[in-house]
Amino acid sequence: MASIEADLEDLTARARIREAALRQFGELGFERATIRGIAEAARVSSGLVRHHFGSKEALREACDEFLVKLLRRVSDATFDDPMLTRSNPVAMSQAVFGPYQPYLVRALVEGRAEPLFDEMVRAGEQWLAEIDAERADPPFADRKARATVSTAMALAVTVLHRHVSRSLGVDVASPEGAHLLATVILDLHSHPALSPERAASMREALERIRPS
Amino acid sequence: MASIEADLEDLTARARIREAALRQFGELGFERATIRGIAEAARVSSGLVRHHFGSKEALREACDEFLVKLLRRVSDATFDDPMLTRSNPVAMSQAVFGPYQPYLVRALVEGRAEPLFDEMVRAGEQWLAEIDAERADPPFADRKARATVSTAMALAVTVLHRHVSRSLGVDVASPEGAHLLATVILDLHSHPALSPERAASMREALERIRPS
DNA sequence: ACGCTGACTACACAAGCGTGTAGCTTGCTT
DNA sequence: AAGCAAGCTACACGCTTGTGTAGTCAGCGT
Repeated sequence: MASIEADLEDLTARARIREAALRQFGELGFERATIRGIAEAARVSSGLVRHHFGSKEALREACDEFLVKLLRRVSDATFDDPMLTRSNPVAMSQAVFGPYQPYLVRALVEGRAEPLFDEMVRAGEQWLAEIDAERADPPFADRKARATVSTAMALAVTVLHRHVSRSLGVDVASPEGAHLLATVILDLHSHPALSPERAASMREALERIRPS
Repeated sequence: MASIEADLEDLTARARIREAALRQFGELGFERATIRGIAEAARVSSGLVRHHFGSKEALREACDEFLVKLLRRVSDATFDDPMLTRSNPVAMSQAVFGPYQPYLVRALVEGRAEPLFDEMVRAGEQWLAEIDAERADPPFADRKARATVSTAMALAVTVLHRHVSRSLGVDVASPEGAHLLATVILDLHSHPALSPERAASMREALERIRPS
């Protein structure tokens, strides 16, 4: 996977602006980032930003679109290569998100980047299909609903990385943090928090107060 | 639990400003919200906002502080009353967050509201302690680390509520959505995604590439 | 050689922002 | 009765912002 951040120098001005915007939007947020600041980071005039992208909002849309395309390509590539996903999924997802992680986190929290989330749900459905095959009792909710919640949970650590890193005492972006995180997730995913009996009784209580 | 949003009318001006700020910061975000807008919503002059809170940033800090105190009180109250937590934890957490949910989500994502997150971790540790008692094999990560990640995952649906609601096809804030969500979470928490053998082999692979 | 198109810059503008200041009212203290 | 602190308002300042306009320059097809 070629480092995309490497030498911004030989990119076209348009690409440099987009990269700068991705970084500034990610670090500062959309409102605190300024066109002048982005232009400066890309070493162009502020007018050129407008010339290429029209407006600040359109620039963000171009960033979204670029990332969705990029991530679709990356996910297609990694889907064929199961070796990668085996080793350390946590570290891998960080590698995939790459330098755009702050931007993506903001986009996701604001409800944007729908294709990214939806694609993760789809991948989750396939993952669940395998598990369901060896499952005795029938699930109580359809597969897509379970994949949706699983996806949100999978993104939780990335979205709340500041709190998680602070509480863990180690940056989850560091190798040590990624390792610890993977260990924890492995443990959580292999040990149900609820026994079948407990779950049954709670489900019963839940049905008793069912709305609809 | 008395509805706090009910009649803003008879609150002091200072409290009205704080409530308005909480809502505007939550709906629009800190930067897009304006002192003038908050003042208008609180039906006071913009100068009074400054008079009471000093600056926009100080106003936010006052909001944070207020919420942390409020939630500590609420959590203490619900801790004694196990009946509530039994019924529908999802609906309950929404009730606890109350009208401040958008504000809290933003605060959490930005890494603020540390006391709130930390308290949830502590509650998670107690929860895990009970589970660990009836657990055969020893956990591979300490309890706090597992509680931290669990907390993040528990917050995931709230933080990413837009995507979750969209993907689920029903608003998670609605009674139907909360019911569906509770069902899904119950299912996920009572059915491990990884078999013990699978987990063991993955842990082995993980140790083989251990950093440090 | 001409001209045109697109990359690119410099500069100006209007609006909205947070903040500062001066002053008015109200109610309690002495 | 006087005074004074506190709640509250009106208004203006200066800055930054996104955007608009005019113009320069290089490359290229004809």
